[in-house]
Amino acid sequence: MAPAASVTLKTVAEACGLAVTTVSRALNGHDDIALSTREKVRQIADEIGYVPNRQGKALRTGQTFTISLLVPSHTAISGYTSSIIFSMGALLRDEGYELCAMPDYPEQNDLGLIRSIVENRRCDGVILTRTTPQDIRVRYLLEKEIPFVTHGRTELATAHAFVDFDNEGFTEQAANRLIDNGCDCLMLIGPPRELTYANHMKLGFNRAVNHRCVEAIQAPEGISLETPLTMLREIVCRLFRSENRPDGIVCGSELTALVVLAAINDAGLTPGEDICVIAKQTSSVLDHSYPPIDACHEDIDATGNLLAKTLMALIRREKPVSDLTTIIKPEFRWRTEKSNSLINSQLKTDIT
Amino acid sequence: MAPAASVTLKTVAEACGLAVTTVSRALNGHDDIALSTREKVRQIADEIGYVPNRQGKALRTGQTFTISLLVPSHTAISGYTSSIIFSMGALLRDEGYELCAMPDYPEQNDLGLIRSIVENRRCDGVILTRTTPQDIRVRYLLEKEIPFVTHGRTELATAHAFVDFDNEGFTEQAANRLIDNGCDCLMLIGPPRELTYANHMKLGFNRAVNHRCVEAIQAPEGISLETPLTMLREIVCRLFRSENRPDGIVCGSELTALVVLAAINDAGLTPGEDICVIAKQTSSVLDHSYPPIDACHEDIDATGNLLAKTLMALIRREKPVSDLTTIIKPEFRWRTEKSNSLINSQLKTDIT
DNA sequence: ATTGACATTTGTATCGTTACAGATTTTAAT
DNA sequence: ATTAAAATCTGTAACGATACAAATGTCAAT
Repeated sequence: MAPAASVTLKTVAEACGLAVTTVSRALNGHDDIALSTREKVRQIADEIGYVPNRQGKALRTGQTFTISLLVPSHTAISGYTSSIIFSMGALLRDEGYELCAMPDYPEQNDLGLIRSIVENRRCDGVILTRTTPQDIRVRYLLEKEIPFVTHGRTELATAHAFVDFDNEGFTEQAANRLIDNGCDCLMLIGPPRELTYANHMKLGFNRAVNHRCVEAIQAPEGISLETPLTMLREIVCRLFRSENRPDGIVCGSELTALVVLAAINDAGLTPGEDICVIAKQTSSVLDHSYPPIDACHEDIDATGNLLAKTLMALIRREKPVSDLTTIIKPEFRWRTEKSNSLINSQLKTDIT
Repeated sequence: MAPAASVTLKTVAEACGLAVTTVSRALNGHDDIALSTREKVRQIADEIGYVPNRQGKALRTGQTFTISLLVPSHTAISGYTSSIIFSMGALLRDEGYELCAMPDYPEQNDLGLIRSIVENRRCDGVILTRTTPQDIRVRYLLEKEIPFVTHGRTELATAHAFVDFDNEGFTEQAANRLIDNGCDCLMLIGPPRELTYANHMKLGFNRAVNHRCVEAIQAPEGISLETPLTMLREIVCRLFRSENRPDGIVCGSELTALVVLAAINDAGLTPGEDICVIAKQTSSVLDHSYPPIDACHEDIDATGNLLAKTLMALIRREKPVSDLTTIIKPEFRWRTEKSNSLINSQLKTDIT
């Protein structure tokens, strides 16, 4: 039963009494091989357990049928990474591609991993996340003409395929909601400045604040969605104990929101009364926060699917790049009671 | 500046005026090439931007310098996946290997991905998680003599390298703690039955319950660490509202614990008073739960490092397999007040 | 000058696959 | 029967790298 050390095309060719080329073409379904031959070869190949060798194939054709996902080291703890791996992976598999997620450590050398991936011809396409306005990885891939899609936008002159969330809409609506609920001093906790969507979040937030003429407080120095949670909690708690504290907070992530709730309690205040919180969530964890808070859901599974579809369309040149950009509209889930009028009915089920 | 379409050994050889073989051996540092030649070749290769082609190398040598991590689709939401990717990836990179995480969908065909990885010679070693007692993936890898390490044990006769957490010790100590705090009817929420550590958790839990002569309740049908959170919350809440409810719960994961807290509130009870919860945590999220609960920390970063080190030792045949097994002792963090005597001083800092 | 020992360098074959051009067989039309 | 066209099959070279054996060059000792 155990297959021999190595079953190659040659082995199959001998078993069939045909030339290696014939077997290759038969297995690849070329129609200059008689149908009967194709069937016979297929059957014998299966019998003796032939599996094509990817290295050999890739060396000759240049195609690897592999897609690389660069996983930046900042997204730990949250379920973002696994969600995106699974949603993309499933779709890609159906298309005959394998997904390969590789850890990227940008602190060492910004182009390090991406160069190695491209130069080693490891894959036929790349997915990037955590884009910056002048992302050098994007520039590199554009220059090398490697098919790629980003989760998030850049501000580069050359167009490229992307899927993004409407973070500007999220912060604007979130801030408006807080103001509707009576808050008049808001604070935004967004991602590190260098990321493109930091600016999107700021724009939406500021628009609401300016239109409605309420106060806004700058988040303390060094505070972002990627601040270590314990540090975040301490610094935010200190702010909450001070004179000049916000009474409404827009959080760009669910973990931040959970920690802000903890900090409100630490400061001896009541969440939802003294300070209201509204957050963006990307998993179902926040559905179970105590107390419940309003949130806006970014569906990472849907995003992953779309990233994969977009990349496939790009690789197959089905559409021009200009048609391969998507901005996903926010969907809110109101869980607090003050404004019952706005209940969103389209709740998604758990991600498990 | 832009490197030509493809810089191969041949290109470098022509630029140096040497044979391809010489260049190959020079770049690989063989000492039958004159030192001066080696230096010159190295310099010229760098100048014209030569990068060895992995496909060609792998085809000839059989070595890929890639390690595959199978990511089972059940661990979504939690930060487990990203933590293990980063901790392993960093160490492997220092050893000259690249980590490639691939999504596995066991519901389709249990051997599907692993077979494809092995047959395509994608990697030099494999890391598996979520082991079962008779894990067919482990059996397959043993049969094929592929180097691999598992996170979690099996019950197979043939020894293999693994890193595991002492889940038995965790549940026993956790149950004892609850009993010390006055609980007399305990419940365990563990992983799905089929996983090896489900039994470990049960053993430790039962030992404490039996030794201390308290009652124990079976978790409701279909409830495990992998139950969708909303469903978990509803079912557990129903139990908490019933006559025969537990007053102490041992949770195998932090997300479960957060949802159990929510369910306790839903049932109109007070966490820490009516029902005590103690959990295993693998990230810092639970540090910020409300109310704070006792927990036991499984350090996934350390685990990932150890998995990587173990695999390297295996690949390099530095040690016999029997020396490549580790069971990590649990470390508790007491956050509730009832038993202040047991304060663990060795707290780890945030994973970010 | 000759020899042998040693240090360097090189040509050829090969890993498993497919592209390409050519060879063979079959079929249909005269 | 003859021929051209179509259908089918095959040999050789190549993708980029390394293993191996053989070839060349260098040097000291005779």
